[in-house]
Amino acid sequence: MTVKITPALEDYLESILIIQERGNVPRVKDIARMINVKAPSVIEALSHLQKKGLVVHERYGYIEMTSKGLKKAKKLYGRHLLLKKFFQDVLGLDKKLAEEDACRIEHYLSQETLNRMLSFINFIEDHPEEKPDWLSDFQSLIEGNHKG
Amino acid sequence: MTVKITPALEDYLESILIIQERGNVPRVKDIARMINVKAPSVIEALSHLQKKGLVVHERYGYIEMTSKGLKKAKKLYGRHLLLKKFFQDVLGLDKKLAEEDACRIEHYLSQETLNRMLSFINFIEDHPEEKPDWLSDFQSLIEGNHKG
DNA sequence: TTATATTATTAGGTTTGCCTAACTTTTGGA
DNA sequence: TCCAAAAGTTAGGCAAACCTAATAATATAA
Repeated sequence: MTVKITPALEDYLESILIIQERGNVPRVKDIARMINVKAPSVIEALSHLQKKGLVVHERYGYIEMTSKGLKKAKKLYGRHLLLKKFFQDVLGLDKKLAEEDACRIEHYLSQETLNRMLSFINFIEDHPEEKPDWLSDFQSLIEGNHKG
Repeated sequence: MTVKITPALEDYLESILIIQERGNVPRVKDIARMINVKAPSVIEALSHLQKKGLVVHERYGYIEMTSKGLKKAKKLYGRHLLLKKFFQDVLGLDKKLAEEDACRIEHYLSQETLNRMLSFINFIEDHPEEKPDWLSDFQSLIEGNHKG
């Protein structure tokens, strides 16, 4: 059984992974800036994540994910990337908006729906001969409609 | 400028519209059942909605939306229906799951993304000659993958 | 090394959104 | 009509998630 956490805590956990993947050591202030909150909120969140066994954080010391935390963070970040890709490649959203909307809904979609989106993306990529006819028709259509 | 309300309050407002559209008079207990909360939460929410000028509710009396409230409720419900349709017609989700996921994310998507989804749906409906090639290919593909 | 700037933490407070328990009002059947 | 059941309301409490102000620890630079 994987641990359940709130959408807000998901954001904190994910941000730690992202900072690490950029090759940096996660600091309270970096997490705060990334999530757009103040430092005390980070401290509080870390203590909750620690209670759930996803993170280890010692006073004035390093912030580390447990293996359980890392696994969960990767799963969350995977969802995020999938949604972003769907928004970009299927709906033709620009990078920034795709990122923003992915952020906002990643906590709420069922696994099944995410699977469908993945299938959709895969389908497009696996059937390049079919793609141009419709997806590019669609995307050039929306270029005109949606201000460009 | 339209009034901003929280996701939770959006649910309450929307539920009032839905109950009315079904031809019923909205009652506290009906709203409570629809949103899966207890009656006191409804009372509290109604007083917030009233403060925002979206609803009128007199003690032990009728629950009515103002014209502003009705307008907002319709907009929210429109989003809900759009998302549900997208999930069903594009991703091929079953009705129940489409409904559930629409519920969960309807508060968080940007207008732009919703517009794209609408365009996508319209595109499908306006180009029936192109549709079979890809959307039905996709949908029969996922029939196999996703348990059917 | 010591003073200062930066970073981290604690304490305490706010808002939102939910709850239960107790109470009030309304409704509907005997 | 009257009283019990149903519906609605109030009071008070709790958790999540944020904040500011004050304090503590650490890092840096003179």
